[in-house]
Amino acid sequence: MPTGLAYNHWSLTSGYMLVGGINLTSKKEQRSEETKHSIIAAAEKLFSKQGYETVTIRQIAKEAGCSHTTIYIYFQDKEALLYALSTQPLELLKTSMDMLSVDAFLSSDEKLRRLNEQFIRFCLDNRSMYSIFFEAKSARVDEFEPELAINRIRQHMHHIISRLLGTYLNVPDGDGLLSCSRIYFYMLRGIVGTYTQSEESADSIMARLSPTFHAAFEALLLGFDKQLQDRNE
Amino acid sequence: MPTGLAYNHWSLTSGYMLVGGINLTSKKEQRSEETKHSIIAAAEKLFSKQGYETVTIRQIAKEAGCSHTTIYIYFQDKEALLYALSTQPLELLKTSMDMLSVDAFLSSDEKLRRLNEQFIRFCLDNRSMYSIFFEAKSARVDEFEPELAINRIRQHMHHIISRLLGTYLNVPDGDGLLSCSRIYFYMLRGIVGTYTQSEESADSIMARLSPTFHAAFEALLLGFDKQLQDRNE
Amino acid sequence: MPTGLAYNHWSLTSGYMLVGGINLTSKKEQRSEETKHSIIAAAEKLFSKQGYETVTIRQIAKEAGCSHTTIYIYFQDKEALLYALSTQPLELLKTSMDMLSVDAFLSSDEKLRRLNEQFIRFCLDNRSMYSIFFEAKSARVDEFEPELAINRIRQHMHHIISRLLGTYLNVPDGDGLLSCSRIYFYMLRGIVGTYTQSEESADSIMARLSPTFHAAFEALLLGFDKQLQDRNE
Amino acid sequence: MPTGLAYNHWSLTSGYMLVGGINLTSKKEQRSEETKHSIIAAAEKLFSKQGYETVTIRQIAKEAGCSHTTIYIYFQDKEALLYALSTQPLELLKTSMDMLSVDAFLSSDEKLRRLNEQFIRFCLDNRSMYSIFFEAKSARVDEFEPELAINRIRQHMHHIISRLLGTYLNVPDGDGLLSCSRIYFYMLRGIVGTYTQSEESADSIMARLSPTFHAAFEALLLGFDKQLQDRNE
DNA sequence: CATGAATGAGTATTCATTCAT
DNA sequence: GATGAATGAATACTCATTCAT
Repeated sequence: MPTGLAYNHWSLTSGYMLVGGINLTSKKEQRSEETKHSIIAAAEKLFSKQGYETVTIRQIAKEAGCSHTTIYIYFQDKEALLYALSTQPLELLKTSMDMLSVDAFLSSDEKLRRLNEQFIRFCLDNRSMYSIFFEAKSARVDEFEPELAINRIRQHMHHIISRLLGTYLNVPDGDGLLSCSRIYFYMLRGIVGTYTQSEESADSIMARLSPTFHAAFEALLLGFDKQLQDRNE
Repeated sequence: MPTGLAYNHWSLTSGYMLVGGINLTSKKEQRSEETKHSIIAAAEKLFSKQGYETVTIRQIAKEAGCSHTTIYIYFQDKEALLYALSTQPLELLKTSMDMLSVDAFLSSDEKLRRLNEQFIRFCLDNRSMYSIFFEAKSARVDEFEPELAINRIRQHMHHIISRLLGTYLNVPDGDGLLSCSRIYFYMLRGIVGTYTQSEESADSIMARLSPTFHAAFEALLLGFDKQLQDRNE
Repeated sequence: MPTGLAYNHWSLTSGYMLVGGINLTSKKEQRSEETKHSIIAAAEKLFSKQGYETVTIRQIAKEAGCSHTTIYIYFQDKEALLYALSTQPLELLKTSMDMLSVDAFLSSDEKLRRLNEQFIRFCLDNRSMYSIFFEAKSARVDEFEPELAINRIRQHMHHIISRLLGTYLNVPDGDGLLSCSRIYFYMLRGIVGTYTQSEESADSIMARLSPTFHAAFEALLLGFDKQLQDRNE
Repeated sequence: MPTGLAYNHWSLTSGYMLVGGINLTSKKEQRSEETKHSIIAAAEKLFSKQGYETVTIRQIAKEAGCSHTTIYIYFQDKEALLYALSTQPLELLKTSMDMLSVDAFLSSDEKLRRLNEQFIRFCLDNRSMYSIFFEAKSARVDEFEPELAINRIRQHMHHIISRLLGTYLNVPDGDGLLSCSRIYFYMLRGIVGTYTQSEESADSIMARLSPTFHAAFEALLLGFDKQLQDRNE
């Protein structure tokens, strides 16, 4: 079951360059795009592996096969690069989650199941996302506009999960539901955090462990159910 | 409420130096120990607050009230200090978990409950532990001796949890149990990861959220139970 | 009020391109000239405002409305631009001073008065000139041709002033006159140096302080006179 | 006629280290002082020659014969070095001028004469002072405390000169006097600016030109006198 | 044992300049 | 002629670490 997320954001952005099969971009522009792409790819890779702080601009440049100064042609500074990296994937994730959450043909537990998978895959595909999403690295995160992308989606996701859980468990908003969605988030974070740092490919991880992930959330849902029953008796 | 862990390991370690009331250490040695102690205490405090990377040797020295060069008398480098710092707490944690796991008067679910709490508190009290324990920071981790301490205890903990879960769920070793203990670990990691980076004090977090943490593991155990029942029917 | 200097040298230089009403320059050449002009204008503006060092090539390009690489088509490097900028104004200043000095209808003190004003205005209008004129910025000044323009005019100006002072004071060439013209130069430099770095506009400065400037030189001349009288008594 | 200023501020500061002929400083401290001194000397030399902005920390380090990082042991940053350089000499100058201005045995024109010479020598001995004193290089100058040293003394000097001129010319405070003291300052600045950038030694300059400097101010004073007489007639 | 002095390698960032088109 | 892409050298500043005492 594909998650349907276009994780490689370039496949999308490059789209406008092709009009009726005719490539309107000059060679220059194309090379420029390639360079930018390679910088993004390099940064993505390194941020994921080592974390934002410890990666140096020069490392990124080396990995991208360009001079470190070139990076500054495309991105104002290191932080801008981080946010350029994260904004689009996050928006895509959000869109995808929104679409999922309003799907009329799916039950709420099916929705949760897919949401889990989507989110896990997303984090494994964009491993630098983990620190951005969960660890809110830099000061800017709490001060400027880019933060919004992250915070907005984080809260949005909490909201969606909370709503789906409420529907599934058939409980109204309140402390009980808040607690459940918090726990649900712990699990997501625990899973993603565990594998985000491994060298294993996303595909391999999913192939090997998606039943475990599935079981994890199933257990949680069953557990929540049981807790509610016990409380009501 | 038995966290039972003596986090200040010096209170313990200094003990052996007194044998039958006779102080075997010279004054010099004592002062030396004090210096080492103050360095460790300072590093512990700062690493916990700011994280390993951002703390500087000079900061530690200042906090410890000695020259930065003195630190190199006792520890080969900054990383060695980190590991010196972590080894003992980890051993204490291990000991404590071991004692817990063999306690004849506790049920396995009570043991799990206490283990959760112990571990969470431990990580919140030693926040630099999180990255050491879960993220295996530096290359050294995979190369030198200190790694052992961490890996040993990590595996050991898996083992204990696995055993306790097996007893509690009444299932033999095997894939099912492995999956359950993995999931259990995800939850631990998710919780610890979430709060390890916050500014809130361990006490405050525990006061505010320990019921949630408790509910999380309870839900899991209930869920595991249900999954087993369903599978057997 | 005859400052009489055409600071915009392009109004003059473009003149020669029209011979007998026939435009000998092609459209291309014309556009090229325009670009060059806009670069010079931009550089002039920015150097005057911010000083040579802090202005960047890209700033100039932006101000000139062209690419930064274009600048290198017209000028070998940033310094060459500075000298290209300064040579012509300096020549104009020289010409203007020459014309003034040979004017048959003006008394020598009137000539000095106008010369002061011309020179002060010139420096305030071309503030980057100050450092070029008085401080002989770069090594190149002592190595290449452009220096000549500056040194030549500097000496020329000394010469003119010396001559005018000699006439005015009615003394022959010699140490006394040299000393007087040096002192005269100190005053010029002191005035120009004081205001060349201020943000105030040339017009505003002149409006506010030209009586002071006038008084300064008047005092000097009166003082020189008195000194000579005293010496002769 | 010695100006009485201890331009080498080290001769003063080192004073306290000798108590009754016994050198209380350890070798370490001594070497430290030497290093600091060499850094100051190097910075002084280079700032004077090239100006603050264009001198690099590494240049200073090279000139001082130490690593560039050593500079940061003694001075917080480049700017701190500039101010460390300037504060003491400025204070000494101020003290010296104050003492001069209250001297009961000197006439006001004699005071002015000595003040000129003192100030000129001071600027020639501390050539980086010129830009600090007259050009107020960095932003900090207008924002933070160090500025005070410079502004305070600048204004103080204006004040002293104004007062002495008022006494000498026998005119009350007012526009006339303001104009005169401004002009007086132009001359000071012109002289100092002219020779501050030359390679010639202060001694040589003074030997060669102090009569000219003297003549310059004498001419000004005579001129001011004459202007006042003319105005009163 | 302890320390102040000193340093080399490294950080993000900027800028004048060149190259390929 | 004109330009966007790319770069090497340089900038101030930091930090873990070593050396001499």
